[in-house]
Amino acid sequence: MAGIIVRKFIRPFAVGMNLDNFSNAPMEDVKRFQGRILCKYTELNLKTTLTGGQSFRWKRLQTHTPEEIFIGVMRGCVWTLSQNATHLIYQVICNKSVLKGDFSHNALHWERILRDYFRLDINLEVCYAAWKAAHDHFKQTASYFCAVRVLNQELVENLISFLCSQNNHINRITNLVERICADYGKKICGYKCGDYHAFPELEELNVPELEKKLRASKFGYRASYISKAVSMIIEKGGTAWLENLKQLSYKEAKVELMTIPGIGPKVADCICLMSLGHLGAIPVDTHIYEVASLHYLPHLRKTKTITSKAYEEIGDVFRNIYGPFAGWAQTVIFCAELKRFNNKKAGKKK
DNA sequence: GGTAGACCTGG
DNA sequence: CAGGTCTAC
Repeated sequence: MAGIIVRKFIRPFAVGMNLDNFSNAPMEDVKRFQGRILCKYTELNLKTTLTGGQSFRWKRLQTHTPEEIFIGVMRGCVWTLSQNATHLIYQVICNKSVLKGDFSHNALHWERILRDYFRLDINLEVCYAAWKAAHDHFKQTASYFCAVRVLNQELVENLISFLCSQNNHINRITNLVERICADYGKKICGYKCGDYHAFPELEELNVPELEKKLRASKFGYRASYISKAVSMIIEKGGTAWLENLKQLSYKEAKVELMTIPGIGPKVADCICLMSLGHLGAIPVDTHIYEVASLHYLPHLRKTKTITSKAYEEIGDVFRNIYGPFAGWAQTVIFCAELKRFNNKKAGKKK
């Protein structure tokens, strides 16, 4: 029965979440639900999945217990998530004005959102077994990074977030995303000293002198990408145009995305993988390039930079080895490599 | 077609 | 230098 972790303290619901902590909004406009859905540790590693650099909106909640609770904003609501051996445990706080009146939901509704967000219809244990058999590198290193899932994220949020990601650390990306939400998104509720905001919709970002404002907020050269991207998407048809990308093939969607300023092959693949459901998309960044040149395509070792030819080659190799869910395998490999990388850095400091 | 350099900011 | 992209040779 390998993989099953026995915990001493199994709680039915997340602790540390006191409703009193949520204030700053008229009570009749804010509702809270809580519940749990069946989900084993082997199907979901909450920590790595939420804070491994896919989404920049989740934080570990500080509690007095060893239990890990994460808080974040997803689908316009504030969520707290934790897990035990058998269940994913949630609390959701929603705001009437943010959800635009669509406000009378039952547990089934919230469960459906969670299942969709974590794509729980995909059986990870089966995937891991196949990936281990497919390549020794996965078996030797990545397979120890258990149950990392690819989140199904909102399009606009994902697109803007990864425009911020270039040449940046996860920490600063998180700060920038937080900033854009606080400045342009609707407030959902307050929590202790901070407020939680939904990610702004496209129209909410369509303000005069957006670039100037973002530069003032320390977005650096990404400010012009974001502002140009927002205007261009609106010009092309806005949210409807974006949503329509879901109807296209992977290649077609990627080409369309890359017409937007600031979106190159890597960011386009992030969007394809995490928001368009193209689960074979392989975002090739510096870390994946490093892994690829070491374990998959040795001839890449002689060149330092990622050429577009090498980029294509790496994606194809991963898809050949890992199949239609290659993007998922890539994410596991990425998380393992990121950890290795950070450990190496920490070691150097001493 | 392929490769340097610039680009904002913060640690 | 950091989960890149764009521009100019």
